[in-house]
Amino acid sequence: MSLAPPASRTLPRDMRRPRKTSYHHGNLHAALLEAALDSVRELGVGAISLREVARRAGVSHAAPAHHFGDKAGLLTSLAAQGFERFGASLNEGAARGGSDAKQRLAWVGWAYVMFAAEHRAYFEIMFRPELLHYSDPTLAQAASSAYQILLDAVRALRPDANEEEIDLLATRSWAEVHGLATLWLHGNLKQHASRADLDKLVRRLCGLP
Amino acid sequence: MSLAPPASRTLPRDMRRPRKTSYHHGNLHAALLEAALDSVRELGVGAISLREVARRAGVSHAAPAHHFGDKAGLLTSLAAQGFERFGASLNEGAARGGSDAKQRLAWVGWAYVMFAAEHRAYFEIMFRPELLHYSDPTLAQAASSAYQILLDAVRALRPDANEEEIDLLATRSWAEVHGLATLWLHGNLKQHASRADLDKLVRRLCGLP
DNA sequence: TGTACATCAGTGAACGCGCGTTCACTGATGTAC
DNA sequence: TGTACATCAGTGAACGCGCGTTCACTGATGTAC
Repeated sequence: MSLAPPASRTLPRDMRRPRKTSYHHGNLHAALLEAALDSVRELGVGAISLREVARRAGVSHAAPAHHFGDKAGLLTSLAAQGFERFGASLNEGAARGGSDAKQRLAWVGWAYVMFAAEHRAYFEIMFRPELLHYSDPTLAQAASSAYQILLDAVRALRPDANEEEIDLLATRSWAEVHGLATLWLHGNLKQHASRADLDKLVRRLCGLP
Repeated sequence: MSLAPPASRTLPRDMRRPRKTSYHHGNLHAALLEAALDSVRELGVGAISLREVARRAGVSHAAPAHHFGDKAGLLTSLAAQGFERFGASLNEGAARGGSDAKQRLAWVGWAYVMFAAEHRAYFEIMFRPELLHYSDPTLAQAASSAYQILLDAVRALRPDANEEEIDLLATRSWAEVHGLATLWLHGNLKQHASRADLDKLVRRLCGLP
């Protein structure tokens, strides 16, 4: 009776590692971020660890620290990437509202909630400052420009309002969509459990078709 | 040369242990919950551990498991206690609004946010189902009766509305106050950083004096 | 009033685990000559 | 075209740590007789 060789030996190196070379990965930075995102999605943000991320990326457990300094560094990079994509989603939302200021703000709000639902792993990390190097400039910049989109939409709606009124209205809008997002993510909106239900709910609350 | 006896021997037993008896604590259940609350307040919910709680309560590290079964059991008890106090706060809020339905809802919302600010350790645990035995009947009951307070306030405001309209309005109110609470707790409302600022902000948003 | 006993709250030693971080190293790559 | 070398991405062994859980135990308490 003949034993087959171990499975890993039957695979050419190229198929076990994403890149041609066995030692230098070539794109490990991005691969680690993706692995971390998968990890948060599947295991939750509480269970994330550098070693788990390394395992997923098929790389030694010390590699993530080599790239990101420490655990918070990895999560900070991930959160920054999340805020960038979040900003892009909010912009798409605003564009969807066309030139009507009210519609623009409503679609930005809708995009806010739907981003949280569709990219919950990003969203869960983005608003957990205790896990991040929160004053990291890239992160701060990405977070702030996402917020600017909401602020601009409010300003366009009330062109004559002073800064305090703008701040108040923006905070109310932000709180409402952020609350919806977190309540839904935590499973607290039992009447609107599916993503389609959430979509309908948000449209109705924002006065959208 | 004479050595002083070890410091712990100079203390009467009564001073090292909260209760008269050295073996049976007498009220360890409550003491562990209090220790857990302190622990969350000081170290954050991510750093909580049974051993840390035991340390604070001055008790062996196996005692918490003896009382609560496991870590989630301890947190579940704590969250249930939190929801009960939360419900009491919301009721006080409602009472503050007197017989005017609009005022009542507004004060309930205000109480919601202020509870989160004043009892952040409870609040942080109450809405983290992944840490809890979420279907524990005591917890479920406490959470649901707190929500009823909000729901009743909304119903009183719109006595002729159907269930769907009530649900929509309650969800909006809930999302707004919940969003305010979590954004403030995470340090995202930079313009309203102090608790007094938050108080003023919430009053203005809820249309309160 | 005293004795025997059941109960069960709390102990403490032991277990195995996964973690973050450090550090001397390996080996692929690109560049200078 | 070939050789020497600097760079630095990624390795893997080792460290010390705190954790949750288990389990045989101890000893205080209340009750039955």
